[in-house]
Amino acid sequence: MNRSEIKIERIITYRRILLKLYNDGEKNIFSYQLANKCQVSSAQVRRDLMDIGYSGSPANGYEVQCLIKSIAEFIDPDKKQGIALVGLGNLGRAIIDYFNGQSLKLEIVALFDKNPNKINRVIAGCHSYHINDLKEIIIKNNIKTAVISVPSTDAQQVADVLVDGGIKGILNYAPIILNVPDSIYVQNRDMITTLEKVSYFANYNNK
Amino acid sequence: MNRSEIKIERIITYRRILLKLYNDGEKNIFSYQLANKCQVSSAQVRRDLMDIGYSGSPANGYEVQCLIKSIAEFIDPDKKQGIALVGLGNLGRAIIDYFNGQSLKLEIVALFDKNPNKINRVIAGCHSYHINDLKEIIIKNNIKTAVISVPSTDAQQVADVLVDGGIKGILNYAPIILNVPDSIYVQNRDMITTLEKVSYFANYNNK
DNA sequence: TTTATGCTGTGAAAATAATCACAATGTGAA
DNA sequence: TTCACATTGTGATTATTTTCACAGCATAAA
Repeated sequence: MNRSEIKIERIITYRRILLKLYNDGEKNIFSYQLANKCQVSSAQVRRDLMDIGYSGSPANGYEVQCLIKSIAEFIDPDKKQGIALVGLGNLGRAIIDYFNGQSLKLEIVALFDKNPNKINRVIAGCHSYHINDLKEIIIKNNIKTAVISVPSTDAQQVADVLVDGGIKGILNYAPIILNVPDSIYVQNRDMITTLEKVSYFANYNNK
Repeated sequence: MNRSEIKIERIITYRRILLKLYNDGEKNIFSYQLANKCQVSSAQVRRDLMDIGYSGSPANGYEVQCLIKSIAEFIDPDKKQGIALVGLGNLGRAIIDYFNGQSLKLEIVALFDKNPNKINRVIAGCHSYHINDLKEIIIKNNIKTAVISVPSTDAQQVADVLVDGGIKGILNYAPIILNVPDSIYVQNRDMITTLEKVSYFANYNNK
């Protein structure tokens, strides 16, 4: 079974769309309909769903509720998992607001900053700590995933502590490439690179 | 010449690293060194640089300054280009702060929101307008790239206006798939999907 | 000079990802 | 029942991306 990044990301997207359909009361959906909503080909949808081991019927397509369940079995962790977020600037606050409450099994549960004015507070139901307590708290809470939303000058140092505390996955918004062991999964989401890329294609696609 | 998204993104990343090296006074770099810093293979670096038409020397590798210039010729627009940002919540402010001043040819120059308290202000040197003026202003300023950082309920409507105003590239942070013409380049950067993916690989890579 | 060294540039091969295309299926109309 | 139809599941194919591997080259040391 193939679990490439790109496929996993598509499957997660299918679920988001399916949850919306489910809330709208949709019971069934065909591959080409889901494909349209996700902007991929219908063959791609069928192939991806085949890979997660879910089967539809030629007459009725896929059952929305069952499919959501199959995707959850394929993607979700067994238990609820806490996520740590480091850096309580505008970006950090935005991420908490966007994310919490949106995922069934995942929740940002611990916040960190180095600014004394930002610690020992509760933001969107989450407690904030000084970054010196990072290692202790992520170990105590068995946190395996973290978000870095600190300035790039501090990002490597934060990553080092996260790795030391046993983190296995990092979502990095700082515009640097983190130096971490190969066993750690890092997703970079540097806004500068992204916006330069969008601008490039905005221009290039029109010669 | 191949201009796939993934290659363009790598090339933009090379430049970021090279600019840092240049500021540190580095004159030359070998493919394997740049590869290390970007976490790709050295063959990949050589192939990418071949594709943009830059040549190094076997003895001295690549000249940092020249390479930066070659990448700029390959990637950058001829003239400076303004970018519009729609949605002045925490995320929008974070993007302005992260981005402006970091790119030579690109700058966020116009901000939009629907909240009257947020319009007619200057944030990090940028003026903010009511979203009703969006079309007029992006046409007047020949803006081709936009960032959507509004709640998902408003995102499609914003996209429609952007498209109507002649935008060619959209960086979308709202967790929905925008419905826009094929000719518009859209980059989705939904934080929910991203964090679910990071969590998945954090767990999966460790069985 | 000559030689040894360690790169680059790149054709060829391998690996990965997406699409094609169609047999099999199940439904509803006749 | 039977038939026409639209869709699934998937082997085969095609396209794309990455890596391999090495000839050719520039330099420095002998």
